[in-house]
Amino acid sequence: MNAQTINKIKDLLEKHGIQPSYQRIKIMEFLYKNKNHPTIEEIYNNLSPEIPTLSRTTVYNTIHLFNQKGLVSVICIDEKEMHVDPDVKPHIHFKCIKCGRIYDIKEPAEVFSWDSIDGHIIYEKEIFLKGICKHCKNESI
Amino acid sequence: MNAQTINKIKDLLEKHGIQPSYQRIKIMEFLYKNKNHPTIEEIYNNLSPEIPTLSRTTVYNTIHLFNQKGLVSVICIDEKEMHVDPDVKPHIHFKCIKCGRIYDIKEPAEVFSWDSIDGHIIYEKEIFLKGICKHCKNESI
DNA sequence: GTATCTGCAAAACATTTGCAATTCT
DNA sequence: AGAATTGCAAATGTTTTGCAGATAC
Repeated sequence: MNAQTINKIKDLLEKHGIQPSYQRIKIMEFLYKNKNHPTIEEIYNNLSPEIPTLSRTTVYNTIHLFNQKGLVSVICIDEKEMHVDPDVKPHIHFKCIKCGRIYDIKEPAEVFSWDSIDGHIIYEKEIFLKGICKHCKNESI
Repeated sequence: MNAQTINKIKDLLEKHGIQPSYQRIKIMEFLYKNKNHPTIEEIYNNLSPEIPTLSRTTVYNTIHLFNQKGLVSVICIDEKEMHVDPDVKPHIHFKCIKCGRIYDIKEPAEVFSWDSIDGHIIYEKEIFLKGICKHCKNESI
């Protein structure tokens, strides 16, 4: 991994008022390299070999901080585990019920343009689709 | 509660291949009287006085069975607890981040008419909105 | 009389919390 | 030195599982 990437991430964090600690930089770097909506466990398992002292607590802390500062969004698409998405622009998520993969869908949805409905003020919008993805469809028996 | 209601629920359960046990009838009755997306805990707490032997396990078992048979849908709108919705027709949910209430939104969404996207087959569609509801908005300081 | 349903107790599991040790500036 | 960050260990809270007793057909 090159120094230029690290510096870009450092700048990004500082611009959002986040102290760029080693752990935070590595976690953000991992998110940008793995846009497959990893879970906390996946982030932890992947970075553990390189950062042997890393704890799950730090991953949780860091993701909460990133989420709070608007750097990532946390998606709770059923199941029990939360997934981390470095793309904070509103978009549709499709989850395959066979392989578990989560896909980003670029298709626009009018819901994303609403800022209120029935008198309620809208701050967050999520569209979750579930089914069989194009890969699993073709692998069927 | 009248015998007519019980019979309607019995018929409904039997029509879906579900043995109409006392617990199942009471849980379904509760769901039809309380359309506010109750949690397992709320169902359990409300029925416990009337059915002292009721266990959380039975509520879980029953809701999973109902869900499997298409009688209710289970919604996981962030947080940790699941909510039960006796309305299985696709519709938008709005959750107030202040009071926690979940509202059904009647507004149509084009997403609900899709049955595939980007080559993926869609079986389930969920739209979750979050913000401040019209009641909390007016109660603000 | 056999299959199904119920419910207790324990397990599983993701996430949070308290706090002490470490690391930055 | 002082403030922020890290990470261990324990707690929390929801859901699941194993199994024995009760109930229904």
